[in-house]
Amino acid sequence: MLEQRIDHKQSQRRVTISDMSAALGLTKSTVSRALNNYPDISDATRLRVTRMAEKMGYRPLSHAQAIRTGRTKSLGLVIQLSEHDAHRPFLAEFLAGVSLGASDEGYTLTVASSKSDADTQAIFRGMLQDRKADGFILQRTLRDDPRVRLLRSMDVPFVLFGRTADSEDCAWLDVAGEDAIADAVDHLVGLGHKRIGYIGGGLPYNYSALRRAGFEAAMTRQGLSMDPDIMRDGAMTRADGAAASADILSAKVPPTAIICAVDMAALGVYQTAERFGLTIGSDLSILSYDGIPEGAHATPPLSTYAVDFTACGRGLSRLLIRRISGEKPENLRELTTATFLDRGSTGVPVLQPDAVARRVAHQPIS
Amino acid sequence: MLEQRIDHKQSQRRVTISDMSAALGLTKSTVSRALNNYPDISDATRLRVTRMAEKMGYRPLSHAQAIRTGRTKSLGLVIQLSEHDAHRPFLAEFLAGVSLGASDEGYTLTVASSKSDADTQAIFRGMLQDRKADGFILQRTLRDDPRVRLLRSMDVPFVLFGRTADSEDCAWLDVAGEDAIADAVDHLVGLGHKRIGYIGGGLPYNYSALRRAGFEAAMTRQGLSMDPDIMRDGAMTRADGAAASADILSAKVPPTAIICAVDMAALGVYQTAERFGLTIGSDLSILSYDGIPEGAHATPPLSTYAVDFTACGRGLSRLLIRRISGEKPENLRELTTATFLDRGSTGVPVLQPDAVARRVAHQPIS
DNA sequence: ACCCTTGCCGAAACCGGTTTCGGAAATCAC
DNA sequence: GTGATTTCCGAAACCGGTTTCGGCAAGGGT
Repeated sequence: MLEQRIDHKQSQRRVTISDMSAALGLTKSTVSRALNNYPDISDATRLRVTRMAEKMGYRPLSHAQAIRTGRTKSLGLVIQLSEHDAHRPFLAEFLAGVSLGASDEGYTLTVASSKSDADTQAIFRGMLQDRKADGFILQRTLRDDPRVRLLRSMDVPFVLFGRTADSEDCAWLDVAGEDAIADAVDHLVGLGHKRIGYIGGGLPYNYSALRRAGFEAAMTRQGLSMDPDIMRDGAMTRADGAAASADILSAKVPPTAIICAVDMAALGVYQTAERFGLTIGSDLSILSYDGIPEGAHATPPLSTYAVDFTACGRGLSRLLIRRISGEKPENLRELTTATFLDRGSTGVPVLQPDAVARRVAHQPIS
Repeated sequence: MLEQRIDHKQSQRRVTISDMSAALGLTKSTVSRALNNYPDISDATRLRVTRMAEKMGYRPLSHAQAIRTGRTKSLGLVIQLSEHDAHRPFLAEFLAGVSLGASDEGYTLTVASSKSDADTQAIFRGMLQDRKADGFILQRTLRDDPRVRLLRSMDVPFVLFGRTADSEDCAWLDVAGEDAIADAVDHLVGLGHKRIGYIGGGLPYNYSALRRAGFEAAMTRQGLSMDPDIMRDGAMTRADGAAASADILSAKVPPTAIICAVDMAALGVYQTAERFGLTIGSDLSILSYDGIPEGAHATPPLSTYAVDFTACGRGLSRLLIRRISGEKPENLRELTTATFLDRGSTGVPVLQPDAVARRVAHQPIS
């Protein structure tokens, strides 16, 4: 009667290691060591134990393990509230990927959010002390990232989404944004563009440097000159992109195409282009990077190099788990590529730079 | 030497309950009961213990507590991958709110994601068995929600973001969307609109019914007739909104204003309006609900009733924690309101319905 | 035949807490 | 002043695992 009520309430009692040892006629300690691959357990016994575990559906309670081992089977993710607009649109997919990758391996994902850098450090410390996470995933790494310094000094496993300046002993997963941007240059040159502007991302972010480097490398390779007048950095939001492009298009010799390091900035360019009466895809070509859904619904749809953030998240979880398991960081690196979505914001140049300049000059500055 | 290395590595050893009992000259059990407000501890001792805990910075290790009490001090959030576009934009803010609310009370947030309904149920079960969560936050509740049924039957604490058809013994937090939509009607009537269309959200979602009810109530109150020809339901994405509005605007007597239950759908109406050559804010007024950032950057900016999702998330965490602590669900309900953002997609009607109809008729169906 | 390994498992301590139980001292009733 | 309650704390078991240690039996060497 009572048992039934209890049984009803917590649905199903967990199988404990004692249940296992009773069923097998072994001691708890033997069962535990068998499952943890201790060398002093015979293969026969180990097999018997794993079989029984399978049969009885035994899974060690991670909390119980945690108090002895210090490891919890959970990954930590700290999202910074101040994160720029540019990173927000794909948080959902990224998060989905991370959590799927974690649960695939029997890990869970613990999420915290912080308001500032100092806050982030405190959260790391707190989560570690409380053993809420065995390691961390760091997104959007900076060139010189304080988080990396902290975790490294505490000897805590972590994995970076995005390389950093000094990735020496770090595990990371990244997308070759530099290659994508270089490809963008080639694509535009193929269409006949010779004067190409560039709007880069926030300089603290490491990817900004990489993408810009990709741009410069491709431009030189193509034998095209680069003019600081039509290159800007630090554009993360729509407003940034609008401002930067207004600047660039007002140059003495404006570009016929602009490459943006970040989709969000590219959408800002749309605003400016409209203001200047420039038709995107003909008067002005735009090529960008990220693949946010919004870009598909702009007019014309934004051509961009899209990143599969779900896949990235999944990969990061896997890498981190392997790192936690003790693998060397050197073996835990993955460089993926973005896929080009040719959606319609580029075309052969119908205007020469001087014609663009005249258009711009005739528009109200508003 | 060795100690130093250890100290260096795990930064700082935790203060355990044994440290406390040693420092106080009491037994572990007394310390524990003092902190857990057992009645058989004298006030004097309790005070001494709490003071010392403060001084030494003692916090019980939740994993250790978990294996005895079954409670972990963590909240569960399962995000469904299939979730519509309409819900994605504010996941970031919502998540931030939830995690902040959790950590404010010393709880952590465990996030999992699922691909299907069945998946979700399995995840609930798994997380409960593994004691990974003491309770759950359910977002975007359906009118008849299987998650509610499951958790209720398992007697697990949970809190709803959005009321559901049968919220009897549920704790919930919601935004009075029906009031907002009703206010939208009043606002448009105040501008002189008499023929107002409505594009509702996905019918399974409970809020869709509420918002529609708000629309209908306000329309009747204003003495305006409702015409099924200019009312649609189930629009969650931009595409849905575009299709629904094309339908509505092609009616015999099209509306001069449209109210959308969801911002995303409203952005679809923008596409249709452009296609039909209707200027938003004069030829056609649009009023919507949600407050996604994208709306602010549409042309013209979308007027909408914005929800503070961070605040909602925070509130939900708080409610859930109180629920876990044993409070009755009846006392755990909060109804907040959306705030009107008058951004520019409405205006006095410059066209009569028949004029709108003529415009529409002259446009290519493309 | 003897000693020394080696392989393999059980016993017991331990991790950091919670909870039950029992009993000593203090308070109360009369 | 005695017995019956309370009040309050310590002792010990317990939760579900991990890990150290020790020892028995089988195998190897000579």
